[in-house]
Amino acid sequence: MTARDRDRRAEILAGAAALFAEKGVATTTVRELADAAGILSGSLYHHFESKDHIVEEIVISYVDDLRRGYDRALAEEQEPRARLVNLIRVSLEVAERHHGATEIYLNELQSLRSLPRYGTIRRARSAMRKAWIATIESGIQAGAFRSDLDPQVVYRLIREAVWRSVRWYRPTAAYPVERFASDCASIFLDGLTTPGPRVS
Amino acid sequence: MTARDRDRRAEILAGAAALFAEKGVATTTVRELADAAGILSGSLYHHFESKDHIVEEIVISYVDDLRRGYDRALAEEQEPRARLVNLIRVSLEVAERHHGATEIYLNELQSLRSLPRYGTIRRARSAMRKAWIATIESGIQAGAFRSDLDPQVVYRLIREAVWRSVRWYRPTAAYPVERFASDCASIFLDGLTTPGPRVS
DNA sequence: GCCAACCAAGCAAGCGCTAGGTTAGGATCG
DNA sequence: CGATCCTAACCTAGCGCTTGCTTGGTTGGC
Repeated sequence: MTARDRDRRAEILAGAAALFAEKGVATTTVRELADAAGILSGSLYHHFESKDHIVEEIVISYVDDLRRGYDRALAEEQEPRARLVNLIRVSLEVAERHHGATEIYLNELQSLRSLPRYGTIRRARSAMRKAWIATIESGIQAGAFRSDLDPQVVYRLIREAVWRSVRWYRPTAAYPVERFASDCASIFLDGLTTPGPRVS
Repeated sequence: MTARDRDRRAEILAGAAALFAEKGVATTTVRELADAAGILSGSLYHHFESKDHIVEEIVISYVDDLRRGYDRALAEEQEPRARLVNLIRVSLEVAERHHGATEIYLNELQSLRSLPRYGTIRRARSAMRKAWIATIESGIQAGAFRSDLDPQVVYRLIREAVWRSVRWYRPTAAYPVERFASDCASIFLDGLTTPGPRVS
């Protein structure tokens, strides 16, 4: 595989990810993928086995990146609150690098089950879930987080709110990803209510 | 239109909503819709003009119901915190009544734009957005909610977290929708951090 | 006997994918 | 160093299938 070949593949994948994210995988045709790459549909099959293999490559590269980010985030931090902030920040950063893949993963996880290498996706998904749940549970045990809420419920609410932000949030100079991440973390950790004098 | 006819239509719509939610609109065929209703695909066209009209009817009945619920929720309550709780509760209750439609609306809002009566959907969507934003902004002005967060960001985070819960939450006797709604509200209003002595 | 509800059959368009031919550019060799 | 060959990259053309939808005919309850 030459450098030129790798570039071409990456180019096709980038265009495909954007199209899949915009119109959905099923409704995007191989002819549209080829158009985006400036070739004819048949020529796609010189680079990829099938349309499904293109989808697969996009999604797996995303979940692998995300899983590695979570591992690093948890390794360099022990304190529950800081860990949660890190998980949110990494989720947003990786979503930024894999913008199209994130939408595909969010919208069409169901249909990905039929892919040949779905096991890889499932394992990464499970590992990421564990990272969130472990962080929340250890926070509860350490007394930092409330114990009256189901960790599963908390995890799912945070995950959906954060990941789905790819639909409406894009980093800008005025509102960079670091500040958005800390805002998200602050809402979930401190709440929307005005901080005032409290007696426990 | 006889009562029997209305029943048959409702039956077809219910089956279609479930299928569309499960597999996506584009990947669900009219033959599958007909199978679910126990008839042949051609017979669908006695009840509906087209596949698109079926989708449209499902989604519009959902957003109309939701918009009416929001109007009622805001009319019977003035206090910002209670208003926010009401909006969350209504969203979950209507999502329960229109389970399939909620998923369609969440997953495929983009593709709904090509529908003939999309204007109706857009107007309802805009009215609902206003209900959320007005509630959050009035809470900030009344001093009940923090003023350091963008109301748009708060709105979108809450909306996504709450609406997407149709993917994983179903009401049970052990965890009814009222308690789930109050848990959601509590996370967003009070935060995950242990309530402790605070000095303003 | 009428008409709402359904069936039987199939059409045109679009789908993913394939087979075989063309081209350009680097490697090989006398 | 020019001729020859090879191969990656692409094109041309179209196959087999599924799709949403249509048409004309059938049926059974009022």
